[in-house]
Amino acid sequence: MNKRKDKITIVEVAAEAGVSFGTVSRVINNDVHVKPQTRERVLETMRRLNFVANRQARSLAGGRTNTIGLLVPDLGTGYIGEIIRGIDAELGDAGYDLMLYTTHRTATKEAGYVSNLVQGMVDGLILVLPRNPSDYIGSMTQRNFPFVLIDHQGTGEDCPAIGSTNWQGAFNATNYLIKLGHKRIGFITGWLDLGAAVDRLEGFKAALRTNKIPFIQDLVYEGTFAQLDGYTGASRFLDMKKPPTAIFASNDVMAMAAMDAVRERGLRVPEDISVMGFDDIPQASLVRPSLTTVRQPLEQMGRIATQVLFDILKNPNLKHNRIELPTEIIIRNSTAKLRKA
Amino acid sequence: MNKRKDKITIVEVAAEAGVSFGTVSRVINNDVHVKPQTRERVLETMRRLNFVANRQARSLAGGRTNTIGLLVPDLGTGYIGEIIRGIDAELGDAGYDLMLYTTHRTATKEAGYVSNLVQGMVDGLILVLPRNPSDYIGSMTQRNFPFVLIDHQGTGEDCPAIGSTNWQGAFNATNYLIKLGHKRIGFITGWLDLGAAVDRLEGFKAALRTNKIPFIQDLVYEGTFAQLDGYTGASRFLDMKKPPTAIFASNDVMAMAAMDAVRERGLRVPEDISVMGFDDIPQASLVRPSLTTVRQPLEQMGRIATQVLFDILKNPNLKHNRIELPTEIIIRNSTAKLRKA
DNA sequence: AGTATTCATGTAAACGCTTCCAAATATTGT
DNA sequence: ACAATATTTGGAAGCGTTTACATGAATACT
Repeated sequence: MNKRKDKITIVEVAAEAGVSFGTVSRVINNDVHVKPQTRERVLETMRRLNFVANRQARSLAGGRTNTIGLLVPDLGTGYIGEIIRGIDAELGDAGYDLMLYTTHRTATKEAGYVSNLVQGMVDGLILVLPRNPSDYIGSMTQRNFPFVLIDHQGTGEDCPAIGSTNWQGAFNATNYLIKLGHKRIGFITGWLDLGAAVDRLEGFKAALRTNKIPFIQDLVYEGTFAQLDGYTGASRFLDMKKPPTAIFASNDVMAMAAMDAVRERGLRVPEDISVMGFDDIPQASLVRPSLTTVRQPLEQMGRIATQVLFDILKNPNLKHNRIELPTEIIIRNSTAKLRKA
Repeated sequence: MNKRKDKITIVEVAAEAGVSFGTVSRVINNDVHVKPQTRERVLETMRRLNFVANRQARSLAGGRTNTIGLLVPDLGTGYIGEIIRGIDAELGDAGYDLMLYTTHRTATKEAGYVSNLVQGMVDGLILVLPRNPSDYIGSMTQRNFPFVLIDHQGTGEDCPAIGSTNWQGAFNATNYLIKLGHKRIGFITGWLDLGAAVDRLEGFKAALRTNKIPFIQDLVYEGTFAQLDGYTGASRFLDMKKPPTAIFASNDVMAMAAMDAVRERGLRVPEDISVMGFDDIPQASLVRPSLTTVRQPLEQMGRIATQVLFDILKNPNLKHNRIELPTEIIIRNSTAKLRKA
């Protein structure tokens, strides 16, 4: 189609440098057995000729694609953006490329389709918050296809995954709110099909228990991590005869929406109601009041997931399990000491 | 490395189906010259064997990669997310894959590096809001490499680009605010190196002119499309002796931050100050008050950019210029009639 | 029926690289 | 100086496709 005749191949480089194309290939692949002097000459020639190795050919011959696939549900919230930043950085260092697949796109197809399709296209796959993880995991494990999960709490199966200490983070956050004097805390959950969401809820409950505060079912609103849930959940709480004095949402997006709901009722954050989130997406520090939240090291999660995937690629037999990165409470201005009514 | 010996190739399929591998290739490529009966048999065999054509080999042999590259500055705001949704949809239909490059990743390298690198990896490139467009454009035009720009107002060079009617959108929006009675309108610009940002500013000015409202330089805050600018800009306005009664931000992200700034001062949106944005990202309808904004058809822009790129791929000689999609005012709850003080 | 014409299929030669093996060259020890 | 060894290089054989060309079968025409 638009085939460039003037494309430069290793053969051209070899001719120019006065060596065989085999030697050029060795230089490209950093093979040890090349005389430094020869290597330099070849490198110089490559530079001069503006040579770029053809990825497809390398893949075809070498059996590797130097590309990894990333499967994400969507890109709307900045949450994924941070993770990608981490993956991207790691990938860049290793000379890998990133192929992006959105879950939506393959929603109609069965999960096996993805790993099937992806097989040969990418060397491995990173899945962020897959909606039906066990389907994927089964299919990929069976195929022995390298993959890593991000932010998914395995539902029993033992597979490489990167997450954070969701339980502990929620526990600490709740504790923090309680220390501020809050006893009635509204909790907005994430999508409870995901382990991470369940863990946050459990951490919340545990902190109540530890502090001998009774758990009230009505103060839990079941959300899905979507912005709207934050608004709806908070509204529900605020409409109660005895509304909570603090709202803890399972992610920042919902927390921000919760703040909106609070303000819409003429109440102030944090003076009247404290609001806390989870994730620490970039926006968290930019909204006003800035959001107190539980920081997940999203970028680092991306980095580590990539490193683990590389490990697996290098040694497919090594077993990797779940890695948990520590969460951390970031105190900003959306939470305050309970004011005596 | 992890080479699968059991990989199924067209040769296996051919043997199974009792045809030559050439025929299988023809079936894959929907070549007309295959007896329907044979085609069906081959397809059946492919299905049964779970065959997936090797992308690398196809690319190497065919000179195409069936992959397009997308170059984006970041993924934080949902703005890009919408565009990707459109691209993704179109790509899926055509059986193409998406390779994602972030500007940041190659920030250190010169722009030429990108097109160089990308050459051979992808058949074409879609650039969203490139920061130094002319570098790219020069390099790619020279290489005759297929590309499309999204949301970039050419700085003179004639190249395929998809944008929206920024001027008109800003003009209409400003007009709308004026019709509501606002005479002092604060305007927060985008990154003025981008044509889109300039156009929005110009549309704003033109509307003032049309309505015989004097333009006041102090009521323009120069931002960069970043959330923080919305906050800072709005704060600047609100600290004026005679603050504006409406704030028009050049994108939604800044508009939302502006609303935060307004509320932080104990003022209400829209009762005290009307706030208007630009883009209509998904969050715009979810914040409270929901944001009145100028809708850019982001997803459609992604779709059309992809289609144009396909066009160019099919016919490299055809000249494509800038396409402008209409913007549309979406009236929600962040704007209201000016209340007489 | 015999030949021209179309349609269906098989085959070989790329595509640009990696990798293995063998050959050439350099290095070391005696 | 010579063999033994280590280092460097050259070249062939793929990798799994596409595509141009050749062949064979079927159909249409005279």
